[in-house]
Amino acid sequence: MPAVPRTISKKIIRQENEKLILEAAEKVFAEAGFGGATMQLIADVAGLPKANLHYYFPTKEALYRQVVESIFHDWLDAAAYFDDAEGPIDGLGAYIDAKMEISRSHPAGSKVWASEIMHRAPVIQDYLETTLRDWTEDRVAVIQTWIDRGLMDPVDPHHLLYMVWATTQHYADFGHQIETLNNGQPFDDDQWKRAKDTVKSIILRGINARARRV
Amino acid sequence: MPAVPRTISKKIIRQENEKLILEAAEKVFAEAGFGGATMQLIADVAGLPKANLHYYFPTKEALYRQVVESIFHDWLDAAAYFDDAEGPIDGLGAYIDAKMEISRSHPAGSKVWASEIMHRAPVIQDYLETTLRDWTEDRVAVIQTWIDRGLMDPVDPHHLLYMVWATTQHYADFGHQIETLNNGQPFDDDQWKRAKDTVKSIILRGINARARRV
DNA sequence: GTCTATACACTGATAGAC
DNA sequence: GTCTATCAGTGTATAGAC
Repeated sequence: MPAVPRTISKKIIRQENEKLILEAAEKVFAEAGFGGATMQLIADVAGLPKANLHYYFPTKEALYRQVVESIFHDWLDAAAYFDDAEGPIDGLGAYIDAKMEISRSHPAGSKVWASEIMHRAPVIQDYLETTLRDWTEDRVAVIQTWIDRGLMDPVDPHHLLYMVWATTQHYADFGHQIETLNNGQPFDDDQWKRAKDTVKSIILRGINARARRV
Repeated sequence: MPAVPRTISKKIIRQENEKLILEAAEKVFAEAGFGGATMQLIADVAGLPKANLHYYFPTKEALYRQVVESIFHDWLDAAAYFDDAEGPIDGLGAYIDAKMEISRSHPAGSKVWASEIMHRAPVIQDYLETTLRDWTEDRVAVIQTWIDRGLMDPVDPHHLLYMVWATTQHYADFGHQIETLNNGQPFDDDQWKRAKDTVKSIILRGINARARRV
């Protein structure tokens, strides 16, 4: 009865090829934008014939949507640290650390996201209006409790979140500019640590974060 | 002798048409990216036949380069406030105000710039390595004098600049996301003022900016 | 300087043999 | 599930009349 093993091996082939294609697509979409990316180039980077891409993903747009959705969920997961924290020093500090790590390890994803937003979110507008909106209001509420408990100054929570997003994602989205200003060299470990510490320090000081009510 | 007036009026026609085309191109490049933008759409927005675009700008890339260069010079001019300031409260404060104003009044330009950088600056890499690098080192030196004079804490000047760029440009580049989280409404005057004040307050507090040495 | 018509290249997508 | 060959559509750019 070869049906079962054949089914399983086909599933594995499918999983592996989809992963290959999605990784290649993320890279190519980040470097060329949606319009500049070609299915041919994605196929070349993935090491597959172009026709196979259309076998796994019906259209270029469907492939792009998968890429953006995957990135979106990475972002959301990065805030797990936020929720169980005692206050802003732990919570925001860990969140900034996590987001800086993603900017370092996953810059292509950040760029695809930025590009999608800049073009007025033609593909994931529905996510913005549901998942992101809910997620944001939840975190705003957490920040408000920190303010109410006297653990930071009364800063507008939305703008504080925007500042964290902007600053951390900048190291991915504008990485090329930063690299150019760093004499053409990517950051080494020490420079990443310095970046992370500086960002955390300015923001936490800027909201006057403290461990207990004064 | 009709040569002179004819030459002048041709110059005026050229200036006006080039301006029309450049404004339309900035809008279209911002909304669709370089690859997604079409000469046809730019022509429609400018209200001119497509062939006329090729009369004034030889290629799509030449038109794009003009758009990016114009934005780049707007950015550089925004730092005039920086130079003659007494210290970080005046200098950085005015610079942040100016950059927030540009994000508000000129969001398309900011997006085209962001897109160009995210794609590794295929068109204006030479500017990054000369003009931007020099400009940045000059401002880093100014910040360092503020630190040396005890007017702010010893914060890495490069990362401080990156934070200002990231935070202010975020309101243009990610304006659509912010608008979605603002119940689909663009910021009104009060909300822009609140954004500006929050950004300035957190950053100036974050570096412990002060009017005189303590 | 303007504009219609068109050449030429390229891209996304599919058909159909293996 | 793979891959070659190909189609239909679109885009940049230009030629040439006005």
